[in-house]
Amino acid sequence: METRQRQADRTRETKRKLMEATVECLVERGWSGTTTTEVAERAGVSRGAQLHHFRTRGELVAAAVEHVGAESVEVLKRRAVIAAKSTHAVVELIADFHASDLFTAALELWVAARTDPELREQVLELQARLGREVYGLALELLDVDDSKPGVRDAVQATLDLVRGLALANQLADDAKRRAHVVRYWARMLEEQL
Amino acid sequence: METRQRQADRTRETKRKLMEATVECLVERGWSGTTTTEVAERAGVSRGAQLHHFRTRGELVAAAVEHVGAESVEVLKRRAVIAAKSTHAVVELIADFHASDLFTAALELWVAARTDPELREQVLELQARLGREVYGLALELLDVDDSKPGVRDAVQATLDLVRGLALANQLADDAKRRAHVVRYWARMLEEQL
DNA sequence: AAACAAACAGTCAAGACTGCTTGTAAATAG
DNA sequence: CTATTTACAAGCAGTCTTGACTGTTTGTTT
Repeated sequence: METRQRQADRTRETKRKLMEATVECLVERGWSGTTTTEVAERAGVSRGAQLHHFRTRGELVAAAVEHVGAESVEVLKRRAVIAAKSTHAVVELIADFHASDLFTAALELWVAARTDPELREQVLELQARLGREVYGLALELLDVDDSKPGVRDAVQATLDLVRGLALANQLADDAKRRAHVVRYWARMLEEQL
Repeated sequence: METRQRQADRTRETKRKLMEATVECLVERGWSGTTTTEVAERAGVSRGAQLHHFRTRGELVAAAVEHVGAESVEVLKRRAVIAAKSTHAVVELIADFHASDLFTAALELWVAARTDPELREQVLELQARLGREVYGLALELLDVDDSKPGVRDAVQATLDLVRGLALANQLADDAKRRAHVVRYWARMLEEQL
């Protein structure tokens, strides 16, 4: 049982390295720059080993998508624990989260998935799951109730807003403007909820 | 003098066909699917002719960026003329505009530009110009004044929001939810301005 | 009309990327 | 302890893409 574990661990570790290298590559080089060769090199894994674990590029990326998703949720939850409880702090937390590398990787996937049928399914499913999770977390953090009319729209609009802000932050550093809009939005939201 | 014009027209027409094919290809196949060969075929232009007008892929895409930009502004202005004047109608107009193919093409460029230094410059400049234009148009349509405090933030938040909504609309049809959020925000905005 | 320039067509070589195949060492089963 | 399976390494073949090169047609100037 001990020995069997060793091989399983080795597999898991190799896969993890490959998936993380994929995400890293996505952030640094973008979708088309994320080649199997490049990923293998970054992961410190031979092409053969890579192909052994992920037979196609699609399979590798799909796995990386899952990886991103799981990691995203975990990171957000971890940050939420230590967040201050003012509306502004919560909105800021969510906005900053969407301005991270994780969002950048997700955006690359998102855009690539639009024209790649294989990916599309994967990403749609992931998005639905992740979206629900973030929505629920936002409700919790803002300490509001879904059932009250208007709350749903307000929270959804907030999430759409931060995504828009994150988009604007991709090419140039937009932190200052973002902070401004976040402050404005938090005020609006506070008197709404 | 007439004949000279004819050749100039031919050049302009060929270039236009190539640029429009590029945008079309961007929407249908995405960034990495937009190859020079594919574009030439779609435009009904030979590889030689294409290469004559745009020496590199980068040059072609840069030109297409300009094309998208100019067309975007024009389309938005044209639509604005016939728009109803309620806050809701204006927000809807801007939101719908961002849900169009033009935005999709721009998004592909936007994301690709993040990891492509050559493109990055082009797109940054375009974005600045286009952003200002849309901002000004929004002010005009909403019939509000920039100088009044709060207005600037409100309009910027609106634009960020519609970009976020547009993003969500890329993979799946999100029109229904979008309409809902738009209505909500229009109400909020109205009492703000 | 002759010389020159521009627009365009078609082909080709170099490089890159993906996935397949062959070879080796380690791990697990019997 | 042997047989078999699994993890991994390395190289290779096919395809795709880009940009260069050569030749032809069309337009312009003098």
